[in-house]
Amino acid sequence: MTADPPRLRADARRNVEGIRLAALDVFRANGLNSPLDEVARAAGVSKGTIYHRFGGRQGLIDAVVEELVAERIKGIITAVSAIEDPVERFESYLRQIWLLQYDEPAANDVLLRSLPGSEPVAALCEHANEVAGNLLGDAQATGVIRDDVTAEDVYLLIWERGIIARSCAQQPRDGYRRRLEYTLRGLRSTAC
Amino acid sequence: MTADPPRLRADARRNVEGIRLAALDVFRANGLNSPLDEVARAAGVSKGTIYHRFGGRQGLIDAVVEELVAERIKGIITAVSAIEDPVERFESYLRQIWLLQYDEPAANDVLLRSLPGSEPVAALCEHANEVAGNLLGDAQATGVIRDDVTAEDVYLLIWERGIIARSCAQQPRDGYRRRLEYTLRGLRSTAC
DNA sequence: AGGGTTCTTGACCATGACGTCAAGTAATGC
DNA sequence: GCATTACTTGACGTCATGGTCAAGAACCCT
Repeated sequence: MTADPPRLRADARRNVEGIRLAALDVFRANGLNSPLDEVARAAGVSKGTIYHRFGGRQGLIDAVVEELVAERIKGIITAVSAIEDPVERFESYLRQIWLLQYDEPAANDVLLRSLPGSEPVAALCEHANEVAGNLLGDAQATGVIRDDVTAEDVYLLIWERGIIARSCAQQPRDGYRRRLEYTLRGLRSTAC
Repeated sequence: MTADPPRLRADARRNVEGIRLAALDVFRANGLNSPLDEVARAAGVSKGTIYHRFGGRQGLIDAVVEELVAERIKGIITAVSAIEDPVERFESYLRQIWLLQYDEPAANDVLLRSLPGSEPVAALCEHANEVAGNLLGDAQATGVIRDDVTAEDVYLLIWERGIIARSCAQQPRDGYRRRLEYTLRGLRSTAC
């Protein structure tokens, strides 16, 4: 069953790992659309090697996306599901996702689905959305969150943050956080 | 004093006007960063003519920005200043600017200052900001708008909408408007 | 009508990215 | 240690954009 073992040569193994690490660095800094030449340079290999080893950008992303963002998104989902209060749970989820988007440009490329090809990415995205929908429903049941907010609204709120975070790395983090609270406040029912 | 009259030749005058019109169309549809080749094609001239007549993108923008967005922004400012209630005035201003951004991608290129060179654009932008700051102050004085909102927050709220509107032309207008109201609600004081 | 001037053209260069592949280089197994 | 195979390289082709300019076309005046 373990039909994998065409075992790579030593230099190839070294390069695969080096490229993975370089890709993590570069993608973290500039998102998943960074030029592959840059990754190659950072890894000390030539561009051709990346294509040879990973088949192109898509394959390279698949190889790092787990470590880059999937784990963090899953971590957020796990963390908030331990919260008792449905409203707090919902708001905490949004807060954390929004901050992840600020801190990790690559997360946006995942959440914005700007990479149609990657299967694991699509699945993760799907899952996160479903979770968000459930959190919203629970929070609305308490009456604290407006009931005209839809799951799509939540998706778009995240999507919007992604666009924004991607377009400006310079916005100070504090102000960004403060404004997130305004947005959350706007989702609450008007009847105090 | 009127030292202008090196009077253009007939074909040149025709082209200048044709290019202006084409630029209005193309810029309206795709923003101020549209390829100049596209403008040229729409005007039925060659790219070189645009460079020759307007000196490049910057000059072309200067030639159309007034008609394209300046008038509309000024119109909004005039319209809201007739509103009595300071809160309504402030919120109405934001609503209208946000809708302008939705309807006119080019407005964003102005408001986002993505065109460092253009002097009239910069002035307009400056002025709009100042107005927004005043409207905010008046609205806060009533106690209805949170007093921790800063003029920069307002600038950024507009900026953010610009980024968003620019990135997705497909968002249905109704949903967009509805979500604007959430945002406005988030700026009101929590003490109902 | 035709000569002198103004204007336009589109081929051209440059940049920066993606992706490919023949030829050269390095590890491995014997 | 050397032949064989796996691996890497970097120059090359391509595309899309911004911008330039010599040569040819259009206009205007007399």
